[in-house]
Amino acid sequence: MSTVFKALSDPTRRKVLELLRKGPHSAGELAEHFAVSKATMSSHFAVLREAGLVVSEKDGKQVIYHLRLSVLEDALLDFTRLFGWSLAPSAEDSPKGETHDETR
Amino acid sequence: MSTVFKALSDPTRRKVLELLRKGPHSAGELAEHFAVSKATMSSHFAVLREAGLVVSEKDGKQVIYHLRLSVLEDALLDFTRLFGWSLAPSAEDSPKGETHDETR
DNA sequence: GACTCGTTTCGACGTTTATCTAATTATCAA
DNA sequence: TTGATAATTAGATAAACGTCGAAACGAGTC
Repeated sequence: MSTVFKALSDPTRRKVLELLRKGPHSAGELAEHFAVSKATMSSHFAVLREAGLVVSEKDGKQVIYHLRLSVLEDALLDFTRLFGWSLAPSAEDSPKGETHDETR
Repeated sequence: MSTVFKALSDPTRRKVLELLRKGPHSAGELAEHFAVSKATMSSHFAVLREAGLVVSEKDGKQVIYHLRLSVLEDALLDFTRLFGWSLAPSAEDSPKGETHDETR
């Protein structure tokens, strides 16, 4: 849980997650949205990967990142429960069908 | 928002928040639950205070900390909305509509 | 093979974090 | 005023962080 919140504590990483919500993207595509070096982005990806929030897949020269919504949801769910809140996927778009696919 | 997630990324601080959920507590009372020095706890309190998650009040020799549920809720709400989720407070009265201004 | 492209790894650097002990401030009680 | 108690501040240190440029790696292409 700490690693998830840590990952979430950086605006760049939150934005990456947000971009990934629209579907898988390559490292390069994601990096285009930010004014930092590729090396820096790569290190952000590593943080997200270690938190389990994304998974990467090699495709030729590229590395494709996928969001793992379920991990994010579980972490938030565990936490919000402590405060008597309920977190629910509000019925709507799960772009590119990556809703509750468990592949660890 | 970053400061909130940053504050949440430490287990000690999350536990403090959880303890505070049961009502206001003094710095000393809170510190009793952890195996670190008072000075360290004081610094954790400062992080929580700067994130707006708690407020402190002087009472004689003691300093009483209060949880500001609304700030936590707002941050989580803003974030979860990005992912199409809904966060619902179950029963808690969100006291005082003040919105802590934070922009980092 | 040699070359290029996309990405990650490798140092390096300055900043921030978590932690400690010691010192300080503020308050209350004799 | 002296002493005890509660909490914060000061100063130190080791580890982690965010960042970079440069080098290295892996997969295609020539």
